[in-house]
Amino acid sequence: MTQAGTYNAQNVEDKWYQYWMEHNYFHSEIDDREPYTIVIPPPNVTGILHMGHMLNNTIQDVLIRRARLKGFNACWVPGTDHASIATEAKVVARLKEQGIEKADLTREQFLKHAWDWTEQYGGVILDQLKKLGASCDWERTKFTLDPAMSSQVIKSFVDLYNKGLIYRGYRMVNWDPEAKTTLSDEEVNYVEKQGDLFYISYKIQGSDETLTIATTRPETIFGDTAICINPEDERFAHLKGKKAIVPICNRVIPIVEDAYVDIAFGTGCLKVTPAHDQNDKMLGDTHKLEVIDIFNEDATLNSFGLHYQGKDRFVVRKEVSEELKQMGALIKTEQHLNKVGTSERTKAVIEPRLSDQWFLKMEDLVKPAIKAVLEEDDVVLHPKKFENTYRHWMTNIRDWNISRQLWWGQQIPAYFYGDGKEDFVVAQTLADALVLAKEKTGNTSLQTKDLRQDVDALDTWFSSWLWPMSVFDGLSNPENEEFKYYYPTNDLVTGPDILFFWVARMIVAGFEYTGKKPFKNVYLTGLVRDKQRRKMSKSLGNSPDALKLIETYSADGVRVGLLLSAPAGNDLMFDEGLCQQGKGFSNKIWNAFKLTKSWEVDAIIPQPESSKIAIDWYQSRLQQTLVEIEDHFSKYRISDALMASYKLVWDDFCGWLLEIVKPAYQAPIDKKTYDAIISVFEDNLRILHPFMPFLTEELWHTIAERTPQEALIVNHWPKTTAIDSALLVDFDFAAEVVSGIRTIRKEKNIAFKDAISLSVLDSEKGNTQFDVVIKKLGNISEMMPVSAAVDGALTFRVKSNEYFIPIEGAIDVAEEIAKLKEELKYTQGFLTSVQGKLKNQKFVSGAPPQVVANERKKEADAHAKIETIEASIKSLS
RNA sequence: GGGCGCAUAGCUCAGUUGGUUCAGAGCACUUGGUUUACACCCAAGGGGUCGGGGGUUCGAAUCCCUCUGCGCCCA
Repeated sequence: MTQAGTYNAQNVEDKWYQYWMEHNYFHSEIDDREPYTIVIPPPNVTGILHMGHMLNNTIQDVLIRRARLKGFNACWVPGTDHASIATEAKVVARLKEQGIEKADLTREQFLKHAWDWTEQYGGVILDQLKKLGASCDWERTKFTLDPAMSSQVIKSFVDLYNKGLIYRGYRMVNWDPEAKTTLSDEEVNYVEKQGDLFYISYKIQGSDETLTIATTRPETIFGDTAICINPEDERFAHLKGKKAIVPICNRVIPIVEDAYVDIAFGTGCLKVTPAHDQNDKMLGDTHKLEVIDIFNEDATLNSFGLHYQGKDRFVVRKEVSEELKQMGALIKTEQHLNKVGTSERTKAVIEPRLSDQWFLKMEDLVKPAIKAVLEEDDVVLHPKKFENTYRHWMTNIRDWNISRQLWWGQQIPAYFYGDGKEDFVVAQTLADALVLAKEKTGNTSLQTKDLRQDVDALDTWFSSWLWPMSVFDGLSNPENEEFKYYYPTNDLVTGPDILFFWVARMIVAGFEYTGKKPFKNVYLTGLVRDKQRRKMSKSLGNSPDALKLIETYSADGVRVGLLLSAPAGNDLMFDEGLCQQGKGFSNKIWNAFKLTKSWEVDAIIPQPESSKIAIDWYQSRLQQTLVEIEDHFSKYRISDALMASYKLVWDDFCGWLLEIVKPAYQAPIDKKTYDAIISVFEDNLRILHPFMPFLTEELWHTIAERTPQEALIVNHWPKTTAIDSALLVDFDFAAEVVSGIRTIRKEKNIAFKDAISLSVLDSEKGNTQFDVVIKKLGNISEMMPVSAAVDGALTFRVKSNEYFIPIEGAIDVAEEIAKLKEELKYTQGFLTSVQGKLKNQKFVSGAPPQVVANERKKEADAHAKIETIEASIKSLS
């Protein structure tokens, strides 16, 4: 239901988005203007819009729209990524519902299903962004698996391989047994879990003696290849050089010594399973231990698990501990809290696993990226505090495992021609590979069918780290005009949770391939949390439906709501009330417009003095706010920029200016004032447009008939003019007087419609040009200067000026005196503290002259005020 | 366990190199208001020993130390 006086956003928003699209304002082509470019952090192609996206993309849209208004050639490139693990997991799950196992499909068949899925759900999120008002250049939409994008990924793999930066290594990796793939360290979450610490005794070979180890993973005893003790540990000195026997499998293993063992933890004896623990692997390497892998890829035990073969690791943990107990080898168990690595995607417990993987050497690659951010400010992180985090990661960088045991993604362009570890070549295409393979082997009879491409795919980040370049075809064709024009991009807006995954790597790739940064500024937003500070998540169900919010509060309202609560780099405690506030703001502006439209304009009547001075003041106020806004934007303090605009329009424009120029009921307004109001209203809309694009465009076209070229979206930012700061100061003084009058009216229950007279004891001798404004807003019948206190009147003071409002009937003298005495006491106290400072020789000589002068001014002002108050008290007594 | 960061009004946060405007903003709260743009409004108001303690200084929310409580990253 639309009520009079309420702004109805729904139709308006759809209408203008369509209008913008029709006139192609979002599209950017090379021209002679300076470019301003943003590439979107590509969301998961099958994802849906959540609060994080809304915040993120609202900020990007604000930046892009402002750049457009400021005359830049603004280009915002949208797109999605293929999110290999998440998407493949979804596809596998759907196939399972249909009774199809991934293992029963060929790669091609599986990929067909994945593409079907992508086509069905893909891009939904981009349509949702349109609802939010995102002014992306949709003609440039990219997907990380587009052929042109993929070929750049493959090209860079080949290139880095040829530079000797990519290598194949047998390493311990984080294995997700559910997804059956490797995860990077960053994709592993450590969660605290209550587990057991098992104390197990091992026999010493050739004696009746035993030793006891403590372990959280008894099922891994099948992979034990040593017992390790600390060489300093007196308790076990006699065991040096002896051998132990692993229970159940009865393997004889050496007892080795290493300072790594913590004497205080458990029993001081450590069982070593090099195939299944990172630290044990290290011990294994040092002591040249045998490596026994006891797991299948789904974390069931293999034949080394003997009678447990084929059973899951957690089942085996239970059963082995039971068997050990039966045979008397389990001494005891203790409760033990430890951190367990789990998969970010599948939540499965990570199994450390040794396997062949592809790695990218990072040590040299990161050097320019470290320099650019930490030494040269070539790339600037906002807020700055993230530099420490960045430094820590970049200086402790490890090689990047870029292979994933998945099909959904770019297949690794390594082609094997034999069974040896080094029997492969790396090439862009199969044909190229054949040539290389012939060269490498000297076997000219090799054919393409003799080559087997590596079955694994590349990490999704290995696509998206090229994003700012690849969207402009910068790797395939580095000399193309668009790449040269739009790259490096200007700003990147993303969450701090992917500072390493993505941002840092893009900087690395940028320098490696272009010698230039990929973007100038990185604005890291906070994470969106609920009021209880919990992260928004599907499982908690605490994430509001984004589209529903837009429906309820309008896109403008949601944008404002999100931004109001999003100071740079701080997490955002989301509360629907904020959207309500945003919607309320839309309504306020809408009504301000309605008011101006309701006025009848009279070209003959002269402009009232109060209107003239108020408009002059507002123009200065607006200019002052522009400076503030500029400063906030330069520091990426978007919420502060919005708040400054909000206060300008709500308080200064609606609260003061409109009230001052408002004609009497049903009286016309003079043309001069009307035109000026419309003109400043237009400036308001220009300032607000980036935050509230729909409402502002609607009003812009309601104010006047505009051609498509004159649309607000492609209009210009307000022009800068001089600020009359004296006017601003004088106005503030007048506003205080008005406020004083209102207070008295409220305290004494004097209705506004009853005009009152005001006498002024003017000690300030300030400018009186705003007296007309005071008269109008205070409903003052006459304003009279007096040279002495007025008896029998209500009073208030602004600085050292005193104001008197005579009223009918008796005033409560005692109450007035009490009030004055209160004020006097405060002022005297203030004076004492100021004089205290001034009496202090060290202060007078030590502090800057400016500060001392200020204190002297405070002293003088206080003296003047005290005199005024004392005079009043005297006149009342 | 190591590193980084935070603690200011009921809530979310500003507070630039210690010194005008230093104790602020928005929301929330209290009180009053049908002055026809807006009750999604207007006006007035209350509210903080700037986490505790110590120090440097003429002067500390701001610098140093320490304690407490939180957050993030890494192992």
